[in-house]
Amino acid sequence: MSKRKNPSDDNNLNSDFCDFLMELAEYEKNVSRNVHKYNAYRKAASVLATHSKRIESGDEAKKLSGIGDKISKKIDEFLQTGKLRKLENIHQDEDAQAINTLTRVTGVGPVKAAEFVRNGIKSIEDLRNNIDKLTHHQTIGVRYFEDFEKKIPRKEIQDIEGKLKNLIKNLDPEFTVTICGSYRRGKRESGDIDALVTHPSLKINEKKKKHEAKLMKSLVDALKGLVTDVISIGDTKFMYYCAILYFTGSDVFNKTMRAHALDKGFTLNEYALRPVGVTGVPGEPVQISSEEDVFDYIDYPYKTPEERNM
DNA sequence: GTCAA
DNA sequence: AGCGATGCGCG
DNA sequence: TTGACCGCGCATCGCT
Repeated sequence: MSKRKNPSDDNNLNSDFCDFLMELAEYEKNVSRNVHKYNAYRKAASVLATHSKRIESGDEAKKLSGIGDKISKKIDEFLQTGKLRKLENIHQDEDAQAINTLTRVTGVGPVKAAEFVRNGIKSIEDLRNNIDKLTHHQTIGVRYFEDFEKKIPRKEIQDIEGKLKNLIKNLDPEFTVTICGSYRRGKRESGDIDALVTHPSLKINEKKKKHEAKLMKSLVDALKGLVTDVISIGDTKFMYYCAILYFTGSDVFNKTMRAHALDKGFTLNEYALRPVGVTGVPGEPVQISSEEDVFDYIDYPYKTPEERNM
């Protein structure tokens, strides 16, 4: 549920470049509705953030994968003038700014945001005055707008992890809980909490499921902003490791890994790793009994959760 | 916007 | 009621 | 120069 991104983190020598690239990314996604440019800008920001040397020129940046002619020139312009004309223009475009703002509400995407602005609804305040025009999802989005943009300290997640495990243990001691996401990757704070809940028995009766859902819901209400995904389907043993891999992320890591899987003739999702036949039709899932198994099958060097922060 | 076919 | 298309979100 | 750019679930909406 976290909409925030930050390749412009800690010891990043190129964070100023990353900042304007991320801003351009947001613009392309939210206003231009071009998700591919959005991803291109984010990839460029990511590669610059990882780069251990301060970039001194556009030409130098261009050597990095993901940076081409246009971004190279933008870097030159930024180095010379300290800003980008393109970005300055965007700042002055009030509708574009309004669309960007509305998009920060979960449940409001580029299309809905543009429609709101067209109808004169241009701020969070305006949204709150028009609750009747919102879906259930968007209503929650405005209600907790400020909360959702806050980061959650690791310590706080540890507390919640303890409470969650206690509650679920009382429900049925055979449940296991794993907090995935950036928490599992060792981050000091996270945008949300991803809890993967499994049960050793293949069958979970319906009543228990509902009871569990209720429990989760009350927990969410009580803690304001705890977001959970519950996976409980037949082949759990089998799916579990693909799920934990997926929920641990990061998103860039997942994309990279899935792309690599395709190279090696497999398709990977959160449920299974399957070979892809010459016809392009995925075959039967491969038996997986650990996270490492997935890496092995697609011939990808194993990375610990902490090494998946990409 | 970038890369590769 | 049932369907597919679209929008939005998750990692 | 042109096409691809992960993979999928859920809510919503319009059409039949």
